[in-house]
Amino acid sequence: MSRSAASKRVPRPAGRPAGDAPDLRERLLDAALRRFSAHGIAATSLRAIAVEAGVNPALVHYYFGDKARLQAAVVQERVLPAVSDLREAVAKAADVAGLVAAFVRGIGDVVGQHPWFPTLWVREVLCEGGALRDVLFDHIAPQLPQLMARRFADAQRNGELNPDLDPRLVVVSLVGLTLFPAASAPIWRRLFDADDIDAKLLRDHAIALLDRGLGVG
Amino acid sequence: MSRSAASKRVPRPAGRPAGDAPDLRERLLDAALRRFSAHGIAATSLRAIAVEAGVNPALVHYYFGDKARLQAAVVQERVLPAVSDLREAVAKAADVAGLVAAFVRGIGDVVGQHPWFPTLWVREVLCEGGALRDVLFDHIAPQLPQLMARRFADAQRNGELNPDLDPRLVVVSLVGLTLFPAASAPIWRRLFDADDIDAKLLRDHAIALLDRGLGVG
Amino acid sequence: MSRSAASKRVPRPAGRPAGDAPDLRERLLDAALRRFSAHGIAATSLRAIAVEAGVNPALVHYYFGDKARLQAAVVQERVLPAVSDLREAVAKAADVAGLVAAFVRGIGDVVGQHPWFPTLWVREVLCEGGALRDVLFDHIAPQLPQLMARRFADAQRNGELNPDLDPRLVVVSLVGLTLFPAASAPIWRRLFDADDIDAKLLRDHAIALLDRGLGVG
Amino acid sequence: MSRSAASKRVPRPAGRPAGDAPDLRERLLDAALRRFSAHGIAATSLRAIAVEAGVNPALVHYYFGDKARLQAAVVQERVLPAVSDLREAVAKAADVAGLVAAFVRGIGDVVGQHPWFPTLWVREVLCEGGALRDVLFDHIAPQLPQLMARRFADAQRNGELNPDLDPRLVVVSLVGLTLFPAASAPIWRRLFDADDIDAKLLRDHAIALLDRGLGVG
DNA sequence: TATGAATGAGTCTTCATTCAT
DNA sequence: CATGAATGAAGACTCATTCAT
Repeated sequence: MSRSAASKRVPRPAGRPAGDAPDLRERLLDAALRRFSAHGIAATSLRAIAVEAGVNPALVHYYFGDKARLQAAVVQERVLPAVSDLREAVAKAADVAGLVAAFVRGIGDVVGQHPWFPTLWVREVLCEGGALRDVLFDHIAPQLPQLMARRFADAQRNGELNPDLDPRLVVVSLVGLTLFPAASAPIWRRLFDADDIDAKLLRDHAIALLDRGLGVG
Repeated sequence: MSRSAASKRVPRPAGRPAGDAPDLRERLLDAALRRFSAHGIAATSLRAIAVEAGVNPALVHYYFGDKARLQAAVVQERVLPAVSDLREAVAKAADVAGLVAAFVRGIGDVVGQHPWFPTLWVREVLCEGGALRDVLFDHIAPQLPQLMARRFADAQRNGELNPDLDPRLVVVSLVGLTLFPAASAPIWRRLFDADDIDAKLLRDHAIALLDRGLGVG
Repeated sequence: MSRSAASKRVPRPAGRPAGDAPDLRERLLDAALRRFSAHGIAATSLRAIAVEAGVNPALVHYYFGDKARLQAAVVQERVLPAVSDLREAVAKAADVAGLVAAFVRGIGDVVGQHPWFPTLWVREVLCEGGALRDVLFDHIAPQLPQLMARRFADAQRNGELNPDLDPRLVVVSLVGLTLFPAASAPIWRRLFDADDIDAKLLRDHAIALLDRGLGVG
Repeated sequence: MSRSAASKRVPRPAGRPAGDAPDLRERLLDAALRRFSAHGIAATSLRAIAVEAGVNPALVHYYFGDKARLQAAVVQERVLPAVSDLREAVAKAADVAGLVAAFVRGIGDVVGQHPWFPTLWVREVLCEGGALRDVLFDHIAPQLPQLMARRFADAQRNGELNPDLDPRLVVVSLVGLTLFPAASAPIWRRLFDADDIDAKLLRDHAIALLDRGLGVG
């Protein structure tokens, strides 16, 4: 699939003064994210991104040089910043309920601001064989999921968490009740004729289920 | 020049005596499923499937005629049968707890028997832009997810289900706590160094979380 | 997997200054015509055209996008212009003898300027199953052959044409005595060792035969 | 196009008793001729012939071994016999008028019995690059066309033929007024809405035109 | 005698990538 | 900065051909 990512100059039109019209590079990243999210990274050709952005296919090369480097740019400049907001929100949380609430709201915020995020993350990071799998291990791992798992483990020792649960799986469950529903929203919206379910309802549902489900009762 | 659009024969080496070595068609379907699951349908070339099965790429055409028809065969002969087991298990359930247990166990069984299932389903059916999205609407929809949603709605009216939850989202949550964890298992196993978490533990965790989370308590 | 059926751009290197080397697009059309004429359209692969033009097979796609569109370009930019010269010559003719002479000379001129024309026309337009059959009906029909048939019919009513002849078949006969001999020239030249028969002799023969043959005597 | 015609056994199901149902070999030749005539030899795959005959593609190989040898069989067993009838008819003719009449009628008979003949002959023998071009030189040449040309030359010396004509081109003209109209009949029938023109009318037209056209007047 | 299975080569087409301008 | 031109590699698919049965 991916060609050899030989070293090469990556022209950076850096000199733009702030306040300029959104530059081409940004538009290309936006276009790439829309296609990556809607069709999957593997199924997205550079040509398709160029068409989406309304530019010449060679331009994508000119800016990013390579599909691999375009992906890297997308990750660095779009995906990781989106995750970092979430991380900050979660880091502040004190107890289990706060952590859950922070995560659920945090995901809600990320999804609200970056509609491409949930599908991209679920398909390309969390599913086996995803193109961005390494992002999780290389950039996110210890700071977010493992931090959360430790928090839940601590809480469980303190009797704040249902002892029948596995703290690590609680993290997985959180994702399965927030990011996964967001990623599959177009499907279940159509399936259940559920256009009435908005972000708030989704959030409340997750919190309601989790608050009881995790609690020591 | 003129391509005769004659109807394609789908050679079915039907006459094989039972007990024979697994026939080539089956091996091709297996190979296709492995690649589809591990790399995504869009990223899987017929060549890759052929190599995986140890045969000539033209043979895939000989058996299935077409990438679209190969996909259709995979769906008809592998994916739908896997789902139908689940449907039967769920149909028998009486109350909410029974339904939840049946679904969780059913998913567990499917995953146990068909390791390719969760990743394939999450990526290609549930995520937007998946290649098998239509399978859900064309073959599964009313019988499984909508049946379950109705059951939960009934249960909620009878006071058996937390009134803060949305019955439709409960279905989504069930998937998010069973199929999604299974699909992302390789990731979180590596992330949390969690090779100790086996199918049973996973199931118990899901049931523990759901039993409390859904209950009117 | 998903083929974006985006409209194909047809790169037209229009900005070339006049007097430049014949541009590549023209060279490709020339190469296509040579192969189409010499081997038949159905037997001509894009690869063969590319080789004939001394370029990469993918370039043919770059310029024409498609075998069908290459064919269409050949028709629009080469075949129809060739026919239109003939049409103009014929339109000016006054009486039967003039019409015959104009047609015979017209065909002679077309063949002289476009050596590929007769074989291509006979094989791909006039023979059943030819690849360009529709060209006749879509672009030529009423203006040339049917016009001529009407002229002959009128002449016959005026006693200028042998009443034993069918005006429509006279048109066919004209083609059979001009274009067909030109298309089969390589064969009968070799067969009869007839390199001495040049365009002029051919024309005079046809006119001699027709002038008497059509005349009312 | 044509592969190497390496030597190979050609199984001949020779033992069939006369009076049997038309044997498979004959049906295959028929099917081949229909496709060859309707779509051109180059555009006809063995698969298409097999489909046309309602048999397995491998069977065509079994009987003829090779596309080249299938072609050879078609020529030997179908095309040459058709021409030989014509040759005999022509050989008997005495004077110019008799020769012309015999040829015109002979072609008419051949076309009547073998509808595939004219298109096949015009496209594959007479047009440059035709697949059967060599047949003319290898099997027909001296006995039919050159014989006719000699006869016309003799006649011209005797004052029986318009001295402005070329005897060799008279042969070409004969073909252009008989076989060519027959080969292009589907086209001009549709073009001129000429379903009323039958074989007899066609023949009479050709003879009328030729008798006057060739005459010394 | 006949055929299903299997394959290598070839065709059309798309894609990522390079280069000159 | 940006793009049109050009190409090699790969993908889907077809075809002639072989072989075991």
